[in-house]
Amino acid sequence: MTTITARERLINAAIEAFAEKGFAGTTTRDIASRAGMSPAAVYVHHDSKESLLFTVSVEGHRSALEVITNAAASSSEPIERLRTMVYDFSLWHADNSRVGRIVQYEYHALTDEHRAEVATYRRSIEKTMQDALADGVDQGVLDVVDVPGTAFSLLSLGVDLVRWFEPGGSRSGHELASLHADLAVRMTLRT
Amino acid sequence: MTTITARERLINAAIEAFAEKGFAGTTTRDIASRAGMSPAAVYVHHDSKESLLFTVSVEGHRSALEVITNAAASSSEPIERLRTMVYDFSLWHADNSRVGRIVQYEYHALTDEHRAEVATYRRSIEKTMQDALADGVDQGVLDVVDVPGTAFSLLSLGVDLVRWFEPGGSRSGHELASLHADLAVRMTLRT
DNA sequence: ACCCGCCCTAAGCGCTTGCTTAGCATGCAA
DNA sequence: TTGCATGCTAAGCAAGCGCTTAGGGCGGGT
Repeated sequence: MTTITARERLINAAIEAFAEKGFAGTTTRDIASRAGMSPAAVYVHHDSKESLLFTVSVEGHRSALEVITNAAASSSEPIERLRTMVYDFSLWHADNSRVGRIVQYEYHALTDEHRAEVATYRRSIEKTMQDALADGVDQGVLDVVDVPGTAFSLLSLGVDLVRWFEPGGSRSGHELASLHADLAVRMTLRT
Repeated sequence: MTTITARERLINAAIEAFAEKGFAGTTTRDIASRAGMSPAAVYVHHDSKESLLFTVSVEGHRSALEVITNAAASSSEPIERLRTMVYDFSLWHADNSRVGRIVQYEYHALTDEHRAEVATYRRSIEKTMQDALADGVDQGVLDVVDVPGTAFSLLSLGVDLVRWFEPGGSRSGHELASLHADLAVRMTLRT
């Protein structure tokens, strides 16, 4: 049996609130009441509103990086690997659209130090995709003129899901991930 | 000689502020001081902070719709037309990244009535892209399995630019628009 | 019975928020 | 000179903000 601590309840409340109203639009009183606590309880378990955001952002970045890293290691065959990377990255953004929205849209609300720390995760994600494309070109399977630009565009497909995706909508995360994976192959396959 | 009215100066100040700090993170005092006026001056020319956002959002949506509509009418040859549509739509988002950020990320901050009004522009943009793909399929030039999903993905490439694009960065808007146009053709061309 | 340590809250502090009110300066018509 | 509309500001109001302080309630060890 897993016990959810008060600290974790506050983090989950912050995820809901930040995703719904943005960091600046969320009050600490809102977070506390979503967690069923008084306003002061926030400060028993967390240093500040911004440190709550940082906690959510770091864990979100770490999780997304883990997903794409595992996908990159799943195969050395360029097409199958690319398909898995795009599929898993897009699916992650659909399955975690609230955390993803905070990761992407509240990045600027972090302090300079915290933003710099989180930026290392972002560079790793981009590099993982670039390396997969470059290796596919080296193997003679893919044809990619602009590797950094194409890598960024493939990631954009997944990232942009968090702008509008809602669970229970007309399209499932798996459908969208599958579409993105198909498009990714067409964008890069040597003909 | 064009004269910039006080009302327009406030709108330009609001664009800067909303793009930089978000709607909730912007104060009316900040808008006023960027326009070189006292806090009360905002309310001489505009009803409320939200009505300023609505003004910016409507004009931004209208402009983006105009760009993609003109591009759709520029040719009846599917490939050339698709290339122009994706190019112009992405270039608009690069050239207007601050307004674009407000259009995309502050959509939820509008009142229900204002959001509904702006939603009609969004549907028109999506429909314009879908119609262009469907016509290309009918003409036997394009091969698109999922027309709505692919249309959305093509628009996502442009929209996602506003998340990170800054004028004067390492890549110009034209370079990125050109990349997106190339990728769009590869995604949809019949082989 | 007693006390300690852990969680939590009631109350509130100093400040900022969106917006209003009352009034002043300027320019133009008569 | 007078009258008046226009375009702006100084001052401030009620409400809400992030965060702090002081202390209450309660379970477990002795």
